[in-house]
Formats: sequence, C-alpha cells, structure tokens
Amino acid sequence: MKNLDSIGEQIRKLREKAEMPLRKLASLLEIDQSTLSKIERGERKANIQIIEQIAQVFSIDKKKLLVNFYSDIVSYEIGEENTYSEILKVAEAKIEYKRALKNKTL
Amino acid sequence: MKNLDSIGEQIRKLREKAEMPLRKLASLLEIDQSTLSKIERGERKANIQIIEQIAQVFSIDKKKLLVNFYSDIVSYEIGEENTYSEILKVAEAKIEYKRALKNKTL
DNA sequence: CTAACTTTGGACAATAATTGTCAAGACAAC
DNA sequence: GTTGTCTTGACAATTATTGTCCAAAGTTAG
Repeated sequence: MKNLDSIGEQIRKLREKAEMPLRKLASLLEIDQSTLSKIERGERKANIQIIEQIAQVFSIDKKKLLVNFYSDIVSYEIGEENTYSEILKVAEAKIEYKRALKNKTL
Repeated sequence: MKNLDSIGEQIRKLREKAEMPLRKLASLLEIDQSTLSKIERGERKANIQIIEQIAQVFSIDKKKLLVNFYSDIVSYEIGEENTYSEILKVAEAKIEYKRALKNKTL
C-alpha cells in the first residue's frame, strides 16, 4: 500500500535511517534545529527549498518528496470538507484546462 | 461539460443574472464594494462566510459554490506542479485515511 | 548518578500577508 | 453635464509566518 506519511514524518524517517542528528540536518539545511524539529512534527510548514535540499542530502528523487509535501497542503486545505472528492475532481479539471489554454497561447 | 468558472466568475454571473449591482450585493454581504469587485475578478480571496451568504442571497445550493471555492484554492496551490495528478491522488488517500482513523476513535 | 548529547517548547522581534476602508478614476447611459 | 456602476490604488490595522534564541526535558553512555 502507498505510504501515507506526512512530509514531516517522511523527513524524520529519512533522517533516522541515516542516523543523522536533527541538529546536523538542520545545519545542512541552514535552518534552526527547533524549526526542523517542528517541521518533522508538523508544527511548522516546510517549504520547497527545504524539500529540495533534503532530497539532495539523502539522494532521493525530489518528486516523491514534493508529492508528499503538496498532498499534505491539499489535505490540510480541504480535509474537513465532505465534498473533498468532488473538489479534487474539479480542481484537476481546472488545472488541465489552464494548461491547455497555456499551451495554445505558446 | 462541467463548468470551470472560478468562484469569482461564478459570483459575477449569479449577480448579473439577478441584475443586481455590485454595490448592492456588497452591502448585503456587508463588505466593501471594492472588495467584492476584487473577489469577482480573482484579485482577492473570498471566504467561507461570504460564499455561504451568497448561496443564501441567490437561493442556490451552497455545496456547489463551496466546491468551486475550494477547487480554486487547490488549483492555485498545486497548479504549477507537473505532478498535480499524483498529488491529488495522494491527497485523497490521505484524507480518506484521516477520516477512517477518526471514525475508529469515535 | 553525572555528564554529554539530542530534541522540544515557549518566547520574541522582524517580516510578510491579509483585511477592511476610503477616495478618486474610468466608463457608459441618459 | 449628472447619475449610476465598477475599478484602482493607497493606506493603516490586524493577523500569520519566519528566523532566532535559550532553557527545559528527554535520552544515552560512562
């Protein structure tokens, strides 16, 4: 089954698997250790720069991390709505529509 | 085909169909007319309270408006990502998972 | 137990984003 | 011209986010 860890949980697992102290990873990412601690526990949001750096540090495909990162955001935004399934369908259609438009005007 | 108007465009169409001046709708919603103008043109975000009031004013199902409202948000958040389709799938799985957990602990 | 190391929590100022409000501008109808 | 409509830009006030520090709490090793 697919992994449903939050991005924070995934970061923590990557870090622990590498047996790297939080402090060490924080310094590689050039962020405060308490900030990283909060990101791992979902108390603060990560950002794309951090995600990409983490992918580098652990030599993994950044796409996977980004999918996790963004799906967290989406889940957070609409997770309380009962119509979430419909919302996601319409959102996808909107995105596709915007892209189609964009390609036309290129 | 499904309607892919943004929430702002939908509000404007509802208002124009009712031949109601912007100023009038703004006052019903108790917001500044310039704010409503910007919402209709997507320059500012609406919020749930406004959406629900609009549904009332025009006697339509608020679910439809909310789907449009939230799908705009999702589309905005991830519309530039090439993996949007994957993101949406994972987001749905996460939401379902969270709900399943919640029901268990009730 | 103490000491060293790791993580967490709370506080704080600085910065950025959002919100509500206003007044003036643009535009058309009459 | 005036009237009615909508848009634009500016502004302060509020709220959210961010980076930072340090002390407290938890963990491990000696």
